Formats: sequence, C-alpha cells, structure tokens
Amino acid sequence: MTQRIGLVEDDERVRHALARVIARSPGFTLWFESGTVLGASEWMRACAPENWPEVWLVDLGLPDGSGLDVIREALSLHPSTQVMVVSVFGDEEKVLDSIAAGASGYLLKGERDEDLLLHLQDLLRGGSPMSPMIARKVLNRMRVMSDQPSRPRPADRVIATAPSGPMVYLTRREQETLDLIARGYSYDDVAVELSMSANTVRHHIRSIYAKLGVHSKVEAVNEARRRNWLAVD
Amino acid sequence: MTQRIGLVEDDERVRHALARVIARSPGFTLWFESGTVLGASEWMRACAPENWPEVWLVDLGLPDGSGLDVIREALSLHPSTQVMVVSVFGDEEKVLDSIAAGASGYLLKGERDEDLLLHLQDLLRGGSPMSPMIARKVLNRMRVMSDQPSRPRPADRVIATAPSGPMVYLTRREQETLDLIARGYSYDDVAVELSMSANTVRHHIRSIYAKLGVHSKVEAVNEARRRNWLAVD
DNA sequence: AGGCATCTGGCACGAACATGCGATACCCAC
DNA sequence: GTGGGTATCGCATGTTCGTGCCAGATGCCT
Repeated sequence: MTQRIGLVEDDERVRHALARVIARSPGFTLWFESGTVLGASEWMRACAPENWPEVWLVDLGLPDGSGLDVIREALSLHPSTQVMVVSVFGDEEKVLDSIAAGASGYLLKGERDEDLLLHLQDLLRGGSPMSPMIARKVLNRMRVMSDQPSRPRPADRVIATAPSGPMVYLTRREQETLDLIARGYSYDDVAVELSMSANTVRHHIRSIYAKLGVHSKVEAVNEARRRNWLAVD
Repeated sequence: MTQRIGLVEDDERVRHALARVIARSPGFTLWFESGTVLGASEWMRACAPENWPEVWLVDLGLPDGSGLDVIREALSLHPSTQVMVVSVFGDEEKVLDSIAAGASGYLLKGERDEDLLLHLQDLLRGGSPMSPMIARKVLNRMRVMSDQPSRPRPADRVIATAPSGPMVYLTRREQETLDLIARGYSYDDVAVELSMSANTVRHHIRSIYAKLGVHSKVEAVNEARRRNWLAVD
C-alpha cells in the first residue's frame, strides 16, 4: 500500500525537486501537485474520498494566498490527513499558525532530499518531524503558555485540562473498574471480575466519567492514558 | 573551541556508548559524567564557572532521583546552558515536565549514534532537536492549550500500513473510521466527519472488527494501538 | 452527633452499539 | 464478463451503554 502525497508548492524548481524524490521512492506516490491555493482547493473539493492522499506537503507562501488555507481545507475535508509544512520561513508566527491550522510537521527548505523520505515516514508513524529551529520556536511558545493559565471562561464542561487540573483522584474501586474497562471489558464482565453488581459498576463508571469529564468508554480510556493512570498499555 | 559536554546517565552501557561517540568526535569533549543525581549535583556546585560545560545530556530515570532535578539545577546555576534529554520514555508527562524544567532538546534512546553529533550541533546552533514522536506530543499539547476543545475536534492523525502475522490491513476508509473511533467519536460523529451515512460507518466498523478479531470499540482501539496503527494517545 | 466520602445496590429509559442479512455501484484483474 | 474487493446504503433485532434519580451501609473527621 503506497502512500499518496499531495504537493502544494509554487516554486517550480522546488516542486520538481520534491516530486522527483517522491517519485523515485517505492513507498510513496505523488498523487497531486499544484502551485496555487485555488488549484489545490478545487481538486480537494472534487476529490473522491477513496482517492484522498494520506499526506499533504504544503508550502506557506503561495501566489494566490496562504498555505494555511490549504491546510485548513484539507483537514476539514479529511481530519485524519497528515500535513507537513515545507517552507523557507521559520518565524514564530508562521510556525504557530501552521500548528493551529493542523499541521503535524514543519520542515525548513534546504534539507537533504534523502531526509524528506525519512520525515515522511516519521510523519506516517505518528511523529512530528520538525527542523530543530522550528522546534525551538515551539518550545519557547510552550513555556510562555505554561506560565499563564488559559482562560477562566464560564465553561460549562471542562475537559482534558493539563496536568495543572484541580487535582482529581480516582478511588480504589474506580481505578480497578477503569483498568478493566481499558482492557475492553463490558459492564457485566467487570461486575463478575470485581464481584459486584452491574449497577454498582455503572455507578463507578459514572463517577469516573464525571471526574475525567468524558462521556464514553473510549474517551475515558484515552484521558486516563494521557494522565498515565493506566498500569497497562 | 571544542564544546564540553556533561553526561548524566545511569545505564553503564548507554553511558559508555554515548561517551565513545562524543570522545571520537573532534568538536566535542566529554567533560563530566555521572550516573546519579547526587553525583551531578555535587560536581555542579563545585564547578568553576569557566569550567562549566556548554551542553548537558541527561537521562530522566536515575537511581536516586529524577533527571528533571539535574536539569533544574544546571539551569539555575548557568541559565544559558543547553540541556538535551535522552530517555527511553516519551510519555507526555515526562516530555512536558522536561520542557518546563528548561530542556531544549529531547531524544529517544535508540537513535543512530552518528545522529547524536548532528543533534548536538543543532542544539548549539539554537535549535531544538526532538525525536518526531516527542515533537508530536508537544504539538498535541500545544493545541489543547491554544484553544478550548469541548468535544471531538478535527485535528490529528493516524494511518498505518503495518503487517503483523496474518496479512491483514485496513482500507483507507476503515483507517479513517478507526482513527476517529479511537478519538472517542460516536458512529454519528464519524458519519458527519467523513461524510457518509451512519449505516456505512457501521459497515466499516464491522469490517474493522472482523479484521482485528474484536467485538467492541475499546477492544478495537487497543488492538490497533498494539499493532502500532495508532500513534495518537 | 452530624457531615462527608466511599461502596454498595436498585430501576428506568433513551441512546449508542454489535451484528445479521440484505442491496447497488464502481473498478480492476483474470 | 465474471468475480473479488471496496464503498456506499438500507433495515431489523438484541445487547450494551450513559445517565437520571433513588437509598442503605460503612467509616472517618470535627
């Protein structure tokens, strides 16, 4: 199963260089290329879901607009798409905007060609390839954000707050319950395993949901995993 | 002027491996090494400013404490020090804590040795070398800090083409479906997000269950995670 | 003694899910 | 063109889950 790539880059030479690298590699196929926002946009809208590329490589500075719009449109059409920015500019604003738009990788132009393939693989493995200079910008911003807690907002439902949350703990029974749920047990399974009634299981699950701010088993497991509350993986 | 490096790592083999790589390179000198927090701490306090290393490589899991303390102490003594974490663990908590403590780079162990030197150079040039998986954690956190997600939202990714035992793989639509399910989406959520009917979602989920040999969402997500088909946590 | 958290249990109802059995349509390979 | 795989739908039925609302039994703290 070769991974298809959409390429949006206006500089002919750069695009052709990237295209050649991709074309020469067995694991990837250059599926679409454009030098403009409009060209990409039209193609995306007309594209059948089954023909949608797994990865988009997009340049930010395009003649008829910003690559950010390309990113946004791609992700709004197919949320699981992987987008990697390839740009000559690495200023903080562009970096942060790209991330906000949904990019999962950010490379500065001028990297060695062979590396592109490695970065594409990293991206598809769930990593976020970033040129070191870019990563530094991100870290800097990160520290600034950590200092100032988000907003007070009247928020009706607080969700997945950072480790700076209001210190919530699960009780022993809740932990046991959650642990089994995370293993894929049903309510009845848990009831048998922990020797309690299914109704009691419900009660514990309810408490867990309230404490984690979620509304389903998968959400609970995800949140618990994020907080490192699960012994097993 | 060769760059001096302080190395704090308890695993003998790993430390010696790193030491050898550093020793063999002309641009760097292994200036100090320790396997404990205490050892590093004492040396730091006694170290004359003019003998302070430009770079510290520190492991997080030390026998007598956390490498985080090493990072904090180093930076409090010499704020311009560059610290790079080298760890086997890449969970979000450790990553974020390291950054908060002041680390400027984060590498997962197991990288190729030659790369270490490149990363050290990047670090000293003002970059932040990060293993792609680490960078992803950072980006994920950034996004939840930036906006206030109250519910499932379009964003990250997945995709996989990993064989494991029997030759089973998921089709594109199945991957996209599973990806959203893993994020806690309901059938209807997925239907909207991927622009198909809830019945079609059911069909895909059915196929996924059959291919993975499971019977519920949590089981499917676990199995997918086990096979490394999911990278997001 | 009263307050508060935990653990236990129950009932009910609507929503979500798991699964069985269909169907049509496209595209590609044999 | 026939068959297989994928993607798109439909319906039906039983199960599981999410949640509201209820209450007794512990035990701990002030």
